[in-house]
Amino acid sequence: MKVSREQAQHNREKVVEAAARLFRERGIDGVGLAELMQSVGLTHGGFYGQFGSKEELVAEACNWAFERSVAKWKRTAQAHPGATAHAIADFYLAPEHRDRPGTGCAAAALAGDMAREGVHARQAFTQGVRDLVGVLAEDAADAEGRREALADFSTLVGAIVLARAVDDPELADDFLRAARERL
Amino acid sequence: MKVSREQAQHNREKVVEAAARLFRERGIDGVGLAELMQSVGLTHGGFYGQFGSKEELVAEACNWAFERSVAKWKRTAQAHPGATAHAIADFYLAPEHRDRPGTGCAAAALAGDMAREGVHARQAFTQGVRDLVGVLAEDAADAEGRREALADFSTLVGAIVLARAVDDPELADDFLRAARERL
DNA sequence: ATTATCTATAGATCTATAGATAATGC
DNA sequence: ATTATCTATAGATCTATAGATAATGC
Repeated sequence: MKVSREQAQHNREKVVEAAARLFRERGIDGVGLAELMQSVGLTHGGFYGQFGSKEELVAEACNWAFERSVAKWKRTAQAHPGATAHAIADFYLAPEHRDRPGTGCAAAALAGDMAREGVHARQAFTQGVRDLVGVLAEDAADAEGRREALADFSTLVGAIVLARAVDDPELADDFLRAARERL
Repeated sequence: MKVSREQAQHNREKVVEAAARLFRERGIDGVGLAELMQSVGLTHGGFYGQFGSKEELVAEACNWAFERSVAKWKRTAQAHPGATAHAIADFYLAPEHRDRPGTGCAAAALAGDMAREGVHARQAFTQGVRDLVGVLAEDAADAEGRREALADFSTLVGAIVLARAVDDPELADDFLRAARERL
């Protein structure tokens, strides 16, 4: 039953990774710890050997998901200097992103849930949002550049959240297209 | 125990009204039927005499909340012809709206939950979104006017959703201000 | 000896249903 | 007689904990 420390650490990371995907796909309340642990081949009793509570895992999964997004956004920013927002919008506002929340932006997938989470999870979420906005602002030191980044970020998140929520694929596409043209 | 038909109808409306508030405040999964019924002075067993399922109530509460928003948006549009988006942004992106989701925009409060709801609830949500976008478009018959309305709506919803999700009141205010300046 | 994981369970939810009750509406 | 609402409960969750087990790490 027991495994090596190395394997235990690996298992822990797999739990965080699975949580990051499942929470984004089905919401935080939509994923039980039993199912989560089973998805990585463990039993639910083992959860509390690795994490203090579900909320602690939410915070870790949040960090994990945002780190990936931030890395992708930074690569995009470096590849398109001066046109960062436009380049990010190209993949962010795509139907593929809308249809795959599990591997997509945590800000869009979890914002609704976060308003009702505990302080640890919200702090992790807030830091992730800050980091993404920072990439959008492209090291702009002026207040105007930051305001533009905040407004751009609102448009990105709003469009994808609405595109996922509405029942009509055409209306969903319209939201993505309209937001892309604005950016 | 039994009440008049008139009173029963009145009770039903009170349930829908309470649901519209509680779902927006705490999320759909965050409100149990027992607590909901208790909040209007009834017991949970009586719920199924009035509604076929929780999802049916979600759809009705959605309609109820959107109708109120649409009426408010239309009044604003009539009072500010030619500057509708700006006038709506003035109250929509205010801290009071951010801090009172229970009486605020259903699109912003429920978008995250809606992606995982059943077809009836999502159809009600989609119609509400359509109606609000229609007010923003100000009877614009051209495609460009509708695209502007869709992008404006994305910015409005994204800003308020993010302002509610982040843990830092200053960052939350910044989102509201940045989006207001854009509109 | 330590510990990562297991099985089992406590206690608190949740939605939905069954059958009883008592007041309305005929 | 009808029916709006009640009490009670079924059955399925959920998070968290207790104690057992068996392999690692000393």
